[in-house]
Amino acid sequence: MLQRVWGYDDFRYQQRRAVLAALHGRDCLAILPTGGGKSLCYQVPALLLPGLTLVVSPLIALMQDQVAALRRRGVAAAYLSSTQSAETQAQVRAVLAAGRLKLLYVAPERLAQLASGAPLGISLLAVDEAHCISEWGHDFRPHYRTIGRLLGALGRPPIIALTATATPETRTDIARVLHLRWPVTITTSFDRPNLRFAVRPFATERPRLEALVTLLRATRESVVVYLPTRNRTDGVATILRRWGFSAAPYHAGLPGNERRALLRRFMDGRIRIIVATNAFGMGIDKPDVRLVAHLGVPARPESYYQEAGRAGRDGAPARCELLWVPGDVTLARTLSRGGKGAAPAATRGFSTMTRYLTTSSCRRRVLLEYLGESIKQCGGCDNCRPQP
DNA sequence: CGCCGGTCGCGTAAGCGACCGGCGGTGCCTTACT
Repeated sequence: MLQRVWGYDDFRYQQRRAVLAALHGRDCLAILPTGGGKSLCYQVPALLLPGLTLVVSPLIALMQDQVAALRRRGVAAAYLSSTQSAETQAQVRAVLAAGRLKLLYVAPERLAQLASGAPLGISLLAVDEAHCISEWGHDFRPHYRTIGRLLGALGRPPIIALTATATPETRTDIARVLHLRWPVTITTSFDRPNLRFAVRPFATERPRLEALVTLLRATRESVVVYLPTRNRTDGVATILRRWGFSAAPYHAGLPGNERRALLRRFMDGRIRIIVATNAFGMGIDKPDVRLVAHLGVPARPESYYQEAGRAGRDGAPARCELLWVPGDVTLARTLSRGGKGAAPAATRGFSTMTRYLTTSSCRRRVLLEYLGESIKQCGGCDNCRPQP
């Protein structure tokens, strides 16, 4: 199967364990790095099992990419989303009802609707990007926390939950919300030895921007600059362009077609520097990002690690720089407390984040210990090995 | 923290500054109106 459909000779990492768990009807929680072949863990069983594999995915863009890739390989896959015309949705439902689909991708918001219809003969439920249950489920996308209640109506198939980043608390939370039963748990190291972590404090905005410009001049390849608000992405992108850099702002306030065009131009190198809010990220896998610079403090270490981790996907050395001013910390505290129903781990997250800023010991260790991993040796950070 | 938008007062027409309160960042899904 693997050879015929995907052209691979063997599984990588712990994919094999995840595939076997699904085939044996076991629940599974798989924590695999980006690029570690997460999707194969449910796509291979989907083709071997009878019936349908239902995939819960957070973004329509991800569903489209996955479905397109599967169809190129001749797999009967489809997605349902609000971007489709009524006709297209009806077509998908017809193929689904006829039992001719192997994989169906949907957003969690659509699950209740599917669960209330005719039985679908689901033999596997895959929850992709399962950290969304903890990170988005509390206030932003509450349907993520209702998946467990719908399992009965979906026929309680075996479940596989997949993510690249999850603290021990998040893993427990995922297992609880999805009602996982004695799940096969697969964990791999989060450590990315080719990433060099550094933090630089500034008293005011002006020297911080000058430091950013110095960093950008020292880099020839692609760069992501993260900022906490949409407004500031516009401002910083404008300033950088005035300095002669190829830079563009990216945030969720831009029209969808413009965002897609920006992404294409960043991916093929026509834009070198993307200046973004946290809207930029999930599903983007550009191998040659050499620098991820934060001008501001993310509310939680896992957000920071996800964002910074978009550097150096190709395995070559890359830098993660956090440039902060005192005001960032107060803002991060305010935002991490959140309004009603904020994520429970917010306090530990914020305090670890401030420790990351101010520690004089290994920064990599601070991040990885928060994620539940102890490391023997630092692959490089500004405290363990000074910057050249 | 720092920005933005709404309201108030001024003082008689239209618009400006001062002040206050709320929010900042992620995306699915509706469904009734233009």
